[in-house]
Amino acid sequence: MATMRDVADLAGVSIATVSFTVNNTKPVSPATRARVEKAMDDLGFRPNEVARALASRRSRILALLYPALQHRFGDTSSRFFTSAARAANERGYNLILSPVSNDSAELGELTTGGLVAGVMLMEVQMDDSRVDRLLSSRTPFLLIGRNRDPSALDYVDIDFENTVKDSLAYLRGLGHTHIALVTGNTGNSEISGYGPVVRTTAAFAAGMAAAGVAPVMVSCDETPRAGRESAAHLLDASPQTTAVIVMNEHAAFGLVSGFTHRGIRVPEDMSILSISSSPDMAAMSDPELTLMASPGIALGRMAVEALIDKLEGHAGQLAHSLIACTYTPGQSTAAARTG
Amino acid sequence: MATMRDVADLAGVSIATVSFTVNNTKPVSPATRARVEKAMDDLGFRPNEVARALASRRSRILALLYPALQHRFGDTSSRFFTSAARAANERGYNLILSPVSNDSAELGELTTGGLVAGVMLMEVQMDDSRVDRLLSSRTPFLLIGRNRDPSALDYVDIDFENTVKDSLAYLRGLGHTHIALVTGNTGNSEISGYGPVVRTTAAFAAGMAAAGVAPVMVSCDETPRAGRESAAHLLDASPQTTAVIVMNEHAAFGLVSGFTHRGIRVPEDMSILSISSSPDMAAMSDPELTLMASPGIALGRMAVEALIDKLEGHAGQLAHSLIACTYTPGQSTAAARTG
DNA sequence: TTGTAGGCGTTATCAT
DNA sequence: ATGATAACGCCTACAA
Repeated sequence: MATMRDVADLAGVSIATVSFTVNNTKPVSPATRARVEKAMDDLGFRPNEVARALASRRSRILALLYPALQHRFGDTSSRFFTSAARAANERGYNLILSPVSNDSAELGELTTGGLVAGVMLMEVQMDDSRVDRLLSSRTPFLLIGRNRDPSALDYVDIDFENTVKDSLAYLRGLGHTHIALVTGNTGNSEISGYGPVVRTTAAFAAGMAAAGVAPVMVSCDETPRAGRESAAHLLDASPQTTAVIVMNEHAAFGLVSGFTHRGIRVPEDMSILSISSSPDMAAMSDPELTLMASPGIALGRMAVEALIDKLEGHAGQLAHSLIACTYTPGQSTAAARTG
Repeated sequence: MATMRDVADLAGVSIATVSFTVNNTKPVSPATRARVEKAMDDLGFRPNEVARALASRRSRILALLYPALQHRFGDTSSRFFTSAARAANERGYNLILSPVSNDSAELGELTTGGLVAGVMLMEVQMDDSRVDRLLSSRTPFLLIGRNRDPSALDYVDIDFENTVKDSLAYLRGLGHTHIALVTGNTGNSEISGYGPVVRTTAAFAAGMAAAGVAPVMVSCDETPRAGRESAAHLLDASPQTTAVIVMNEHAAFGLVSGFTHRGIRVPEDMSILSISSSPDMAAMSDPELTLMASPGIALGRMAVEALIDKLEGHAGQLAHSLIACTYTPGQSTAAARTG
């Protein structure tokens, strides 16, 4: 309830001086600074964020834009959310959660209202009209993910290329040669435009080609049932397979049970490596899934740090951050059977 | 970029008239209203939310307060988040995500900044100091959950009492008599103060007493491993048990595998009913868990609706909303074996 | 180093 | 039904 006016009066200085000491925006003598600060906590003064935003034409609010139709989020996303919110708070910012439909209509209301200082866009598609809208809205923004050509944009993303490379190296180290890849459909059929799948399949194909083995790739819905069907399909179509990399949290469970029901033991007969999933998820499987854990927490923090740096000017250059998934031991991989 | 000033000039009216037509706050003749509205979309005018909030002393921002230490959220929570955000948007509000530590220090910064119009508090404890802080901060708020005596407060919560009642009725309908309850620890040991567990165990004990059967209750960590151990414990300590109600998503998986590893088939020999969990989670088990699904989406919407109603005056009375979990078929329950 | 004063873009009160 | 015009609480040249 106390305003700068009150603080100024109590400290016997001008309202401007209070502003200067609060924001360190101009030098203030130690003596008056002390008086002002005393007055402030005598009154329990807190600067009014709204007035501050109006006067400075810059709010301290960040918006996290996610697809409106999406009603559930995996561990990775929810970790990203909370990590981003926390990082924002630490820098004195607030994070608002904004569902936006893909037609990107609501984008205008957000970026024009003057409420939001900067925006983070989740689930970026390879060709994403929302990016164009943001560009022309002049609102500072950052991508969580990459569109087809993000070279001139700020982004943070999972390093799918290196994650696949690491995964292949790990499995080959166990003696596996015939490795399959199972990915997810992207709900909206636009599978050809979903970055994570595009980049992962490309990296996988390249990695297999380098070893002179034909790449076996399957995609299925994000359900355990679909995973079970994929297991059956793999056994029939590519019986020489001894290991599978799966980027599809929910289907991973189905793979395990699908193989098991067919008499294929995991991991003795078949190794399964779940990539871009979370420890909690992996722990729920029996046997526990060996995992390349997606860096949700790190990404959340990096995203807001980079965006705030940009907003405040100490940006330097574009943010182009890629973080690979990290190996996390489990019970679903083992050495390939010899012979 | 266009302001009310610009709109007023273009329409040839005063700035006040523009405000009146935008907010329907005073009668405006159809003629001028038309001119103003044309001017508005000729200019692509959007009222500045920040200025609006400052002048009216009321922002359109809601804060969702959740425990800062919590880094992962289950399906239920994330559904609650997104549902709340969407409902807020539909009413023209924004939702900010605010991690607050239990010592409730950051609460002041939020409620005093003038940025937030109202607050929703998650994970309410039976005795929760944050509630007292909110009370004395004079910020309108609503509880997600209930403290020990919420009669004078606004809240929405899961109806644990009826959920347990429905669960017992369902299992008894299948012929089960010796039913056990497995709950979770609340991480922070304060189990005696965690509302959901307190209310569920109380309802369970009462329901069993009514049937003249001694209640068997176990609590364990929220991990599959702990669930496996609980299964073993139950078999040893209460061998007559034929069904278990589990309110512990992660442990539920362990229960299934724990029983299975001991040669007890699910559901033929042992029925398992997971309560206050989500369909996605239940579907990941093999066999799929029979479920009492927690109403995350409904709660999220009701919470913000009630809070906004309160903020805008059309509140009527205190919000005291309880929603029971809804039965969702699965493969983990079956008729009790006779003999 | 500190003070003065004119906004920032609305809302809301009084007039007309 | 419409128009002036103070607030709202703070920021920021510009002065002193």
